[in-house]
Amino acid sequence: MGYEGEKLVATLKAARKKKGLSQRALSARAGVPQSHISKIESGAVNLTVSSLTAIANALDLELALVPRKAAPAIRTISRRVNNAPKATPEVRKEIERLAKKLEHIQSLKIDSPVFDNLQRQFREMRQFENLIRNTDTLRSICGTLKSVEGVGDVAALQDASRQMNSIRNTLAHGMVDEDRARLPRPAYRLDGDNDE
Amino acid sequence: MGYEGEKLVATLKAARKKKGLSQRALSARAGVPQSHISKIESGAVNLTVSSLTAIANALDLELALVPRKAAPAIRTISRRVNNAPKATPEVRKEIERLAKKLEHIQSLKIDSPVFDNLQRQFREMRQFENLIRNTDTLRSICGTLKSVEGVGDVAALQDASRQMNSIRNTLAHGMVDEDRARLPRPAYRLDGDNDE
DNA sequence: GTACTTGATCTGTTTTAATATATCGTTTTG
DNA sequence: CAAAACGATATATTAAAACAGATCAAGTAC
Repeated sequence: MGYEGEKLVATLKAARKKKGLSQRALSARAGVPQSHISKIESGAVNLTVSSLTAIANALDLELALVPRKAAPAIRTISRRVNNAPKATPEVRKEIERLAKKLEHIQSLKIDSPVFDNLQRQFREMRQFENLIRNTDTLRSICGTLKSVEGVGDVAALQDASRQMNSIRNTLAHGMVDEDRARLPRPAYRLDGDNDE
Repeated sequence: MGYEGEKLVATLKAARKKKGLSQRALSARAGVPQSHISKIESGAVNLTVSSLTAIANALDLELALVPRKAAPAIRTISRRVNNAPKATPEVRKEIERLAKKLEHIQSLKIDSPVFDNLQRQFREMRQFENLIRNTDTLRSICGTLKSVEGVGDVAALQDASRQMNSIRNTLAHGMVDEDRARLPRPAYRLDGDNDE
C-alpha cells in the first residue's frame, strides 16, 4: 500500500471512531466483514474501490478525485466542515419552519421561476446551516412568505429571495472571517507549512 | 463496480483526454499496462486503491475522502480549477513581485506573528491566482510593503494583511456567485437578482 | 465473577485484480 | 498507400482481495 493509501485508511479509522462505531457495527452498515475491516485499518491490504466506497459511504464520506492544485483548498474545507460547530437548536428550528412554509407554497402551485430560484437558494443555504449564527433574517423571510401564502403576493417572493441572498453573502464573509479568527497564533510557530 | 466507481472512472478518462495522453502514454507514466487501463476505462474492473492512485497521480489528480456535507462545495472548487482561465501574465507578474517582496522581508527577520499570518494568507491566495482578474489591490499591497522594507514600518503589515484579506473576500464572493450561475436556471429568469 | 464487547488473528475458499504479451480492427499521419 | 498510433480484446499466469466463520486476549459492564 502506498502512502496515499495510508492517509485514506487513517481517515476511515478516524471517521469511524468519531462516529463511535465499532468495527462490527461498521461491518453491518457497510456490508463488509469485520475481519476485513480490521485488516484494512491495519493497512494490511490494498483495498478495492468497491470496499473503500462501501465503508466510506457508511461513514458519510465520499471518495473524490480532485485536481492536485485544488487539494490544499479542499483539505481546508474538509477540516472546516469536520470541526464546524453544531447548528444551534434555534437556527435549526427556524430553518425547519422555513422548509415547511416553502413546502406549503409549493403545494399552492404558484409555479414561478422566482419560486424555483428561492427553493434552490434555500437548499444551498441549508448546507451551511451550522454556520448561521443568528435567526433574524430567517424570521424575516418567514414573515415575508406569509404574505405569499395569504394574499398570494407573488412579488414578495422576490423579496424573500433577496433576503435569502443576503444570508448567503453573510456566510461567504463568515467563511473567510472564520479563517482569520483561527489566527491568534501561537507565539512561535516557525511555520513549516500549513496544516492543523 | 458501483455508481461511485463509474464517476471516478469517468473522471480519470476525462483527465487523460484533457491532457492529450494516449492510454499507452499514461500506461508508461503510471506503470500500469495499457490493456488494464482500457479495461478500467470501460468499467470492467473494480480497481484497487494502488492502481487508482498510480493512475490518478500520473494525471495530477489526488484521491481524497471528503465529508459528505462538504462534497458539493468541493465539486464546485474542482470544477472551477479545471476550467479556470489561465492567470493573466499581469496578475502572475504582480504576484511574483509580491512573493519577492515577502521573501525579502522574511530575510529582515521581522519575525512578527502578523507577518506569519500575511505569508499564510499569501500562500492561500496564490492557490487561486487564476481567479484574480485585476491587479489593483495586488499593486496596492506591494506599495504598502515598501514602507515595511524601507522604514521598517511594522504596522503596515497589518494593513497589507487587511488588503490581502479583501482579495480573499472578493474571491469568496466570486465563488458563490459563479456557483449560482451554473445551476440549471429556469428558462425565464425574471428574477433580476441583485448582487455585485 | 460472569457475560459482553472490542479489535486482532487464523483457516480455508472463491473471486478477481493485475501482470505480460500479442493481436485485432480502426483512425491518423506522413 | 503504407506506416504508425490508437483503443479494445484475448490468453494465460500470479498474487491477493474478499468472503464466511471461528477464535482469541484484553477490556467493559452489570
